[in-house]
Amino acid sequence: MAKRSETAARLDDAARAGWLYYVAGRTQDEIAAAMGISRQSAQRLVSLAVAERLIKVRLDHPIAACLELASQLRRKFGLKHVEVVPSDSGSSATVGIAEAAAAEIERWLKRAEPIVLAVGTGRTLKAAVDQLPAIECPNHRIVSLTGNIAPDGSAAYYNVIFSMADAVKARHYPMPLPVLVTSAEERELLHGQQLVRSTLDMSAQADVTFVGIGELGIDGPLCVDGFLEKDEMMELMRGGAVGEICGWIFDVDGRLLDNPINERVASAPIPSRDTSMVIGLAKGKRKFKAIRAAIVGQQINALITDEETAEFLLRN
Amino acid sequence: MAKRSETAARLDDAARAGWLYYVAGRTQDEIAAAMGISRQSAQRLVSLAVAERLIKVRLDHPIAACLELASQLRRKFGLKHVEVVPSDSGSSATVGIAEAAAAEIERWLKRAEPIVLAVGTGRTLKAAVDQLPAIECPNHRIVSLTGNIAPDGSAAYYNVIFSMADAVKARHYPMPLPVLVTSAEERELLHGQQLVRSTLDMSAQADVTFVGIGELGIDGPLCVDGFLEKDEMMELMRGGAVGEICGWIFDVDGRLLDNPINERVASAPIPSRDTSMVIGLAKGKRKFKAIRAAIVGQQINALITDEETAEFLLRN
DNA sequence: TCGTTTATTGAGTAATTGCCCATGAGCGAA
DNA sequence: TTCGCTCATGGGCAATTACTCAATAAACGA
Repeated sequence: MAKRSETAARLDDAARAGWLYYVAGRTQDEIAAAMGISRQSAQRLVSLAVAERLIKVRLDHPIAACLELASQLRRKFGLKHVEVVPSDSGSSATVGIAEAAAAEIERWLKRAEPIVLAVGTGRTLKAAVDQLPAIECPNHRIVSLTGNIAPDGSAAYYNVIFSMADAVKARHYPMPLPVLVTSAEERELLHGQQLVRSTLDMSAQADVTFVGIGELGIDGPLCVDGFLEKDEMMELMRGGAVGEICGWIFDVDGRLLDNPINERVASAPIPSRDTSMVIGLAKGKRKFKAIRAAIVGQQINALITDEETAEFLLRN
Repeated sequence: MAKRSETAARLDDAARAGWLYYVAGRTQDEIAAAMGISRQSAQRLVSLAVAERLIKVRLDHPIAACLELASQLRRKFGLKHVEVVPSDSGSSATVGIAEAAAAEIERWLKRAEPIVLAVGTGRTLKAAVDQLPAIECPNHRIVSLTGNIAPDGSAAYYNVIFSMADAVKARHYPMPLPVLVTSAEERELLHGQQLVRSTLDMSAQADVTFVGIGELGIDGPLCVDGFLEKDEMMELMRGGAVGEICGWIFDVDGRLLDNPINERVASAPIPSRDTSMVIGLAKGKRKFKAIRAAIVGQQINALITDEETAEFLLRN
């Protein structure tokens, strides 16, 4: 208990230091003097505030080039919504997209009328959810499309609904299932359970859905996270698979494949693109093919990506 | 026309640079390289983005609201220092303030150069002092503004300097006087004593002063602690009194009243607000008027309070 | 209780940033 | 064309910040 309150006190200090630094514009020296600590400690607190994501930065300006790309993408593929953020080749995979997606999630959650918001899985989505500020929206319901049990039986790390529950006060509905089950029959059985059934029904009514788009390959998330073995992956790719959303594997035209793996996917079906806004989050060269396939196959009807990817999609 | 689009293009670049700097976390050198400009130009763009408020920073922590309130109070009343702690309606009167005040006292006592720290009286101040850790600071002097003899002749409970002496190893100077004497003449006599004289002189040189702010009324500290009878209190309030600091009674404009009670107060005068940081500690609905009066009348020039009180002060 | 380990601190130092100023390009007026 | 003005530019430097490392303190386990 003492431990927790100490940590909390430290975060309090970090918040204070971060506020003084970023909002009040003081130097770390001044903060140190004001808080009665050394300059180094002040620096540490400021950087802690950033690391703990207490400090949220957002850019409030439509960059013309990005807007233009977004508009072209929307037209070319008939998408409902497109957001393009500046590319930054050097930085990690999720920078930019995560912030933009968090802002979009926030916009939905701030609506007055009750909505059902569905989330998939993936690193990008996790990063986006980590950017969310604390929001109270008891009217909304948040439902996970994918199971929260990893191959080794633990709770899956990238099951984002739990991270979301930390920040957002709303009713959350996780999916108490593994991501992949052993057979189509087992899936039927599990999906028949009352609790699972009602969660599946709710996900089908989602007003908006946020999903990551995964590429295939031995470096792709399905392999890295241990859902598939290398040889299974190779087999899939020989069968024409190029990407996945919530584990649902599709080919270069975005059609869900009729193969043994997809029969074992226990995730909810992606909500209808006619009634739900299904927003895909993805960027990067390795995902180009998967993103393109998801769009043309209408697995998604909205997209948040970066300039580089947007340009690729427009060229191809 | 060209002018407008040039400006827009510049803002666009600023937005891009600001994005790369704040969101992607790149250095200005890297931004310069990526955008094909000099580092100085990149710096200018980043600072333009800030100046044009394209970059919005926000702190996602409960402390943020408190800091914001503190900053507004400081500005509105020209205070030297304000600290606002989260309100917690459920808890007792001093929770939060006491911890914050203790931290502030500690900061002063940790200074290297010798200081004179003056303390008043009151439950809040007592609670704050009880929060102090053991500190050794032989260079500092701690002086009490108020007498340590209660109406019944015993040592007054809320004379905080003794509690302070338990925790803090420094030279302490209590005030060997009653809080109220029987007449102005007696006060003159007592204040003329060598020992009292030198303590009074020292208090006038205080670098920092911590005082509680008391409200009047038959439930207020002056009555509860037996310094004043109910009818004296009623008389005072009819005369416009709304609050007191160290027994010094002031009206709604924070002016010390010219009445028989104030003539009998044996406390040291509140140290000069020009040369001393005089920090008032108080919160709560019952004290609103007294706190406000103390601030506008410049009886204090710094404040530690809670959110609820801060909001009241900003509204009124 | 003692040794071991881990976390925290401040000093030192390298990296980064903010600011001033000289330079020169662009542009309008004489 | 030339002068004078404005303003963006980049060099240089001082201020500020980030990082490394060794010392110290605290926590932990035997």
